[in-house]
Amino acid sequence: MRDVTVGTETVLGKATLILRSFAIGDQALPLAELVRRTGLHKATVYRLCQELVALRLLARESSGYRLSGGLFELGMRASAERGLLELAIPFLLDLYERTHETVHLGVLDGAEVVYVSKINGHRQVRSPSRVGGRMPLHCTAIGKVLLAFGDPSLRQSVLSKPLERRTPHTIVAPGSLSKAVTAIRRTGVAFDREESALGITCVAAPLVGADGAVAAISLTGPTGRFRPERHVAALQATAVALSNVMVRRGFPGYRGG
Amino acid sequence: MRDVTVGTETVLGKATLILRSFAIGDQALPLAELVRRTGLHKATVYRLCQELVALRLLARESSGYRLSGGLFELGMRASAERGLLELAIPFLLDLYERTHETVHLGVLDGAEVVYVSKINGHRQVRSPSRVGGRMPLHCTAIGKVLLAFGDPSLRQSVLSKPLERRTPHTIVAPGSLSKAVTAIRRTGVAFDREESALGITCVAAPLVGADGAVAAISLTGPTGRFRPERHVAALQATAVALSNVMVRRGFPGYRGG
DNA sequence: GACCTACGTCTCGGTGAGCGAAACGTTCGA
DNA sequence: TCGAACGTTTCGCTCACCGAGACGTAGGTC
Repeated sequence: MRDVTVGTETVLGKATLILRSFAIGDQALPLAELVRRTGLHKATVYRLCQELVALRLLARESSGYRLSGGLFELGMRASAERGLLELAIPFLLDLYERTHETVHLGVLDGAEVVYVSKINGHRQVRSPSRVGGRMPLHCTAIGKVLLAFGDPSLRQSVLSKPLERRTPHTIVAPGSLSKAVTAIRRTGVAFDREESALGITCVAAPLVGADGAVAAISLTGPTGRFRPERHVAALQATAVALSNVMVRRGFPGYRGG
Repeated sequence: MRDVTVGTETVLGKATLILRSFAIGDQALPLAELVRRTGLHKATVYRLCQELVALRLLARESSGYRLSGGLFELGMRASAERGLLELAIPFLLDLYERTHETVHLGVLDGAEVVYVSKINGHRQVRSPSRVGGRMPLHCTAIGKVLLAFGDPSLRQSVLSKPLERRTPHTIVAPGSLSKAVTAIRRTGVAFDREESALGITCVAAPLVGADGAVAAISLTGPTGRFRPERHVAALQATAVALSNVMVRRGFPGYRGG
């Protein structure tokens, strides 16, 4: 399902390839499926899976293998994400209580958004975002904020490649996007009006740590009911308060990778 | 800092050993520290770290290595934890809004609690729990619930070993714990009155999935102000509602490992 | 300045862990 | 009854991995 270009010739490379071949919604995958996705030899995948199970990185199920709790534990020790998350949670809760809309916290990694937290109530908004998941920069509110307040070289590299059209509303003209980004830099707020998924509207504001823009928070709702303009004040207030704490604590700043 | 007994003779074993040698609060660890913690040869750790960086499982910092965002992404795909988490979040939020106290969601893994979620406001409760972290069963509210509603063999094995004393209030007499567990089974609620950490009080209730008790939720607060008895009703109501949803969705059930 | 220690990096020859072709038993559905 | 797909196991070859050791540097002590 994914092709990794680095080091498939080493054991470690093969093992990570297997682990990463699990998509975000997957439950248990049978051996043959892993063979298909990774392109590795059947015996190799079999042997490695055995070992990964012994190491508690995979778990055996009747229908195949799944990523195990050991990986969850390990992942939650990644310091950059965890530090930001622990700092942010009380603020995200504030925002949720004031609005009762879905709250996201996202960071930049490479040229994509990675969602670090998602807080939502019972009202189901069928948004494609998931914690630990990725989305493009140009069609999400958080992404556009990161684009606007991030490194200029990033802006250039994103604008130089063709932009993927996700919905009829996705901004794919580099000129329009560039203009939008400039406006976002001025206003400090970005919108996503069904640009990443139909029926979904978002607003986002930047979080500025001790060393520049590092992350963003957003509110998400269904296009009909959800009025993003109404929540701009609360969103920005939260973003500013959280940014202050980040700076005060000398937050090291989120660095992708 | 930790000794893993499996497969240190394979590359994969060594790599996981390195990754797991990061404790939960660690930022960046220098090479020498990793050598010390793992007991591996300097050149080996060096080589493996190089490769782990290339695979985006570690990140290079001026002061050493840290667990990278790639691990966070991977960890969030662990299906059992993620499935439970996504289902539970709206309910945990309800509970937080009603009480404004710290909410935990924990599951059983081996003979310990693993925290899957922690929701807290600005009021800092200096509790030792962290998402992805572990605590013993016998001295935490969630742990005692899991003990009470979990497999009888687990109960026996925990009671047969000497119980670690964490505070003067920790129940270390097997007889007393056994009695407490019986009471918990009857009442459906467990308390932790400064048994795991001084100044910390908790209440917990079980989550029962399609195939038996699989998890527990709890409320935590500072001993002085926090009155656990006042929140029992809200806690249990939330637990029941969430359990119902778990059963209705045929929640596969959390299985450790 | 001279000495020492600790650290990160790199080299190199020996060897055993890992490789993949192939065979095997089983369970499906055709 | 046949065939296809799957999980499992064997086996001999070979190359990726190992660890002793050397090297340059930084920092601390006398």
